Amino acid sequence: MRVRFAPSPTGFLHIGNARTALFNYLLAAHNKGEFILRIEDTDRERSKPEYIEQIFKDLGWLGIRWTEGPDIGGKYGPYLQSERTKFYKDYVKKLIDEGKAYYCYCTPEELDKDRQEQLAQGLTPKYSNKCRTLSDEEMAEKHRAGILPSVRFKVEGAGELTVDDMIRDEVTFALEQVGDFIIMRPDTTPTFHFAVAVDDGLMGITHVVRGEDHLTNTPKHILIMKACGFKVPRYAHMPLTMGPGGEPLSKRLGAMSIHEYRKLGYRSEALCNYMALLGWSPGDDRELFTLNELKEHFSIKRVSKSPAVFDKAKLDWVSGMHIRQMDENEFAQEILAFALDEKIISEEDYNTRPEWYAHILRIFRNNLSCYSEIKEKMQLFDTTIEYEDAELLKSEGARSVIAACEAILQEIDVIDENTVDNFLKSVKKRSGQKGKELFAPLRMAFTGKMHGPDLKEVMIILGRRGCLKRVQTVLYGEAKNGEGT
RNA sequence: GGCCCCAUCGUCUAGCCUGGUCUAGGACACAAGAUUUUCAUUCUUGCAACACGGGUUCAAAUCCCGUUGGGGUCACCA
Repeated sequence: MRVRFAPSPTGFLHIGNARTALFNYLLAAHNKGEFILRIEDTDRERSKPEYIEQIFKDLGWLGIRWTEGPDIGGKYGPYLQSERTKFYKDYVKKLIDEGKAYYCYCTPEELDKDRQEQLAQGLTPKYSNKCRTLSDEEMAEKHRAGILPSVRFKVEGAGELTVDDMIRDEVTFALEQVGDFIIMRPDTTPTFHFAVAVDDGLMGITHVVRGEDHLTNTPKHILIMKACGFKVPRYAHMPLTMGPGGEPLSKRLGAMSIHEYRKLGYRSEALCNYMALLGWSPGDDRELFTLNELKEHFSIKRVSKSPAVFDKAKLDWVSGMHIRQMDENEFAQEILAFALDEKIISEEDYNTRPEWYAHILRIFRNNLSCYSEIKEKMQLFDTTIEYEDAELLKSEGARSVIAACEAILQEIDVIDENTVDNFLKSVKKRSGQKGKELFAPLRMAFTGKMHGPDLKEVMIILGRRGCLKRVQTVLYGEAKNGEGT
């Protein structure tokens, strides 16, 4: 089995693209086949080298590995379409020689005019095939007039063509509705349809997995492949990914680039897991998978036919689960690396007290869906904090808790993992408050928020002085001299 | 508009091929409760769907036809 992912480098990889890559990869990996990366850069205007680089990086980050590609070569190279012009020219020549293709001298303006007229009459736009029958004389004349020809593929026969799709079974198209189409531009670059067909043929691709948007193009590809004498691969057209309203993906969510998700601190495995769930299910109730588990369980037969709506809430849940289920040390390492990389914690600050920072990072593990969320959460340890609900601090019960807290903090030497419990007990006893009545004011005074990480951990990290400072800020509007940090 | 694809809770989906076991299962989200002396996690419960209309059949979410709705595609873009 030989499978390929063939992006065009005209932009960054987003969820839609990446999901196609992933499904191809999973299909290959599950069947111990080859996964080939080919770059379709025939659109010289829009293709950019930096996008190619980014595709390598993003795919690599996701854990998708190719065995042949532009960067590592392979037996069927080159893997950049822009470097394969010789093949295209050879096959175009062959087709022309065999009478399966012909030169077309129609100009884009002419074509466009025809199309508009057909549209106006309510007809399906289709090329008139008028250059099919040009005599040598006529061609020579056009040539003299300086018109460079494109090359059209001759679509013959009025029959039907059936695509055997692995996801949709048999899909039949009437041949008469596809007009002769261009396979090579006047500048001798191939069009997408031609390049795809020739490359898939030449590279020995056995299974083509791509978006449903290509389903109606497939007859063209099959026609070309047959004309060139290639073995036609099996096809699988995956359902497209839609935006929240069912509209095509917009840049806001799903079309956000893979790179952006990486910057936000999503784990690649979580992203793959979620993308796989968009249109595929294992058949049982399982939803959480590592990449290896996906490879093991994946089946193209279990890909659904209908479009899937991208749901960020579910992505966040999957991602959060991956974070919670990973090894503790691995988590500590990853999140620290992220915080440092993204400068959420500066190198200097970190070096002054690495353990303190490690401790902070650790306590957020249970309420993270991606690492970048720590940036906001860490504000809780800034020198000054804002109170989400200052009113809460004003009730009589809350005042007594805070007052008791200050008094006790003055009496004790230290707050650490051994002493927090006793401290809390004392506050409880002296203030007469318990449960929520006790913790809510404390939480508000120490963190300024209603929700957050475990309060004991927060107090330990703040330390006795930090706690005292925050309590006094609530009590007197500011910390007493000499007691702040 | 022609052609093609699709149609189960708000969302992702299981079930459909091989009708009965489906008063339609799971998950996210949402709501309530339990655990947590707080928060989060976790657990339990609840809410919520077979688009519509015709057939076929003893029996249809499952098969057939139509309608409606959504998507795709009709380029010298991929």
